[in-house]
Amino acid sequence: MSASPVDELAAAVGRAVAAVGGDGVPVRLDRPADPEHGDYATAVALQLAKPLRAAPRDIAGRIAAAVASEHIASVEVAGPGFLNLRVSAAWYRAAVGRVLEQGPRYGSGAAARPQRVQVEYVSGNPTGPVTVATARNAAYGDSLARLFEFAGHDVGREYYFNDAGRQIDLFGESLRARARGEEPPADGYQGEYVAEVAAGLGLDPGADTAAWARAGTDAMIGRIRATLARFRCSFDTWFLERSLYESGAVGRAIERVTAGGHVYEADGAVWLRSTTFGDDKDRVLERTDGTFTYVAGDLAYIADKLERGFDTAVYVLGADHHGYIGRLKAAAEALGYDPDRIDVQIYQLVRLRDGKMSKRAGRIVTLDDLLDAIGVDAARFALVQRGHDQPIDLDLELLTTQNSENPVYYCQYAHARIAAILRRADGAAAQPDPSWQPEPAEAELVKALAEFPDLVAEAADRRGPHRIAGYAQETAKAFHQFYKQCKVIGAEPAVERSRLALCRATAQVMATALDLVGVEAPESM
RNA sequence: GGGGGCGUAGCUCAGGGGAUAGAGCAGCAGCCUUCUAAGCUGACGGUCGCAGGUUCGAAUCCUGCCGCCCCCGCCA
Repeated sequence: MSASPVDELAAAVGRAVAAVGGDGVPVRLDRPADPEHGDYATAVALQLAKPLRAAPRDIAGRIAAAVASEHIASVEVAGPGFLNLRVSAAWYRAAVGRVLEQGPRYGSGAAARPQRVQVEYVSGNPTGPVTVATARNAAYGDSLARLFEFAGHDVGREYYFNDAGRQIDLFGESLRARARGEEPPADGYQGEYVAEVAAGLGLDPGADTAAWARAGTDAMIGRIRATLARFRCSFDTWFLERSLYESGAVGRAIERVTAGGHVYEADGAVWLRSTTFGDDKDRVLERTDGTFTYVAGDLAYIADKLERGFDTAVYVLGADHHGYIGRLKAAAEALGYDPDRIDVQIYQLVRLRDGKMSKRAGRIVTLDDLLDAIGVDAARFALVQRGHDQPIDLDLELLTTQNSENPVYYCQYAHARIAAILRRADGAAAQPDPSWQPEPAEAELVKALAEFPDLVAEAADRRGPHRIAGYAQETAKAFHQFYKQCKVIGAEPAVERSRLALCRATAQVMATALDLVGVEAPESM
């Protein structure tokens, strides 16, 4: 995909920089806060002062004199040596035209090196419904996958069900107890949904707990898939931990690390010497009683993923799983893989107004509850609009009672307003008119649209889909301001054509941005 | 004790080497005979946790300290 409109400006400045001896120094353009500082500004002359051993203002003056582009109307030197650019009407026209030409592809293809990337996300135990706490994983992980795909990577989305281990036995015991009208074990599952699931299975209460567990997890998996589909999270593959044992993959993985000399026996158990690869401590693979640990499953799972041909395996995990990073990377390395192929993204936990949530405690606030209350769009936006490194406080009451003030509606409203304008217009202009001289509000909107490709690239690079949400808000704001200041229908014909083209371009970019965070762009509200 | 994340406006949070630090919400003053007022305009609001360091320049990078959250199992 070609460079963004802003990249082309930077390239023009870059040629001037090279001409004054600063070859190879990247030119980064910023949008100055102060309009007096032009449309775009760069501090490249300040950075060149040392290597060129010259005064920044002198260098800036030489660069300014060397800049030549029909898209740059003026260049001036300011302050300690900043270069402030003003762009031409031709640039604004070209920027809008580019959006309309590329349509839904505008902003895509940012990946310098397209890869096969797997994003594994949500991945909970199939012993209870998806909670609001897990919802952040779903919203973040799905948006990240969309972002990777849009950037040009070949993405596989996977859910890993931990359907092996003691929690499954406990779930079976809890289900059977409820079916018999008894209380579940003290360390079992207490939630109300347990009785409901048990009643829906139609199993004989006398059946053994393994049968209950199997039927119960199958039922829960169905529910989880339905909830996630409702939340617009798509998965290509649903992976069962159980299958790693049934296929013998766990045994083969352990043989492999054993052959590599990374396994030893101690205290009657089999250990992985993961400390060799930077882990905090060695990990038990096979317990004294001969059963395998979760780590053994991880080991086999990593081998399975990477052997499927993914260059990178992304894990989306909550902050409480921080300790996983070292373990997973060590496991990959013990198997003989480059640990950099394991990309663990940790998101900070969602804190709710009335305390933490736990499946076993029974105080469940499910994702479905949240969706019933505020809808998919508001929920996805609320969960993805903050950086994943940032702990967020969710005030559910505020979200449910003040949903009209949720920023997501602000963005959607911009799209719906444009749709209303386009419905009233006779035919949509394919391009701005050559005579178009954008007014300030129009110019701001175009600059917002021009920024999109670079923003997508940065968001993908930093694994930060929240940047897209913030961008959607900024662009919506630029549109609402334009809308108040510039009449579209009924303006002079050339101006009307130009503004209709700008409206269409804005609608396109808003729709793309909202889609990247899993939010719909409505035609009317 | 060890490790990780965070500390920015009254609240929730962007920004992560560039010029006078931003947005939303809350609160104040205005704007609907005009393409959707779920909107717009203006004013108010700051010791970017504290102290050092790096340099032309630090909210941003480094070190130390303080505070909050999470993790440190032959659970998964």
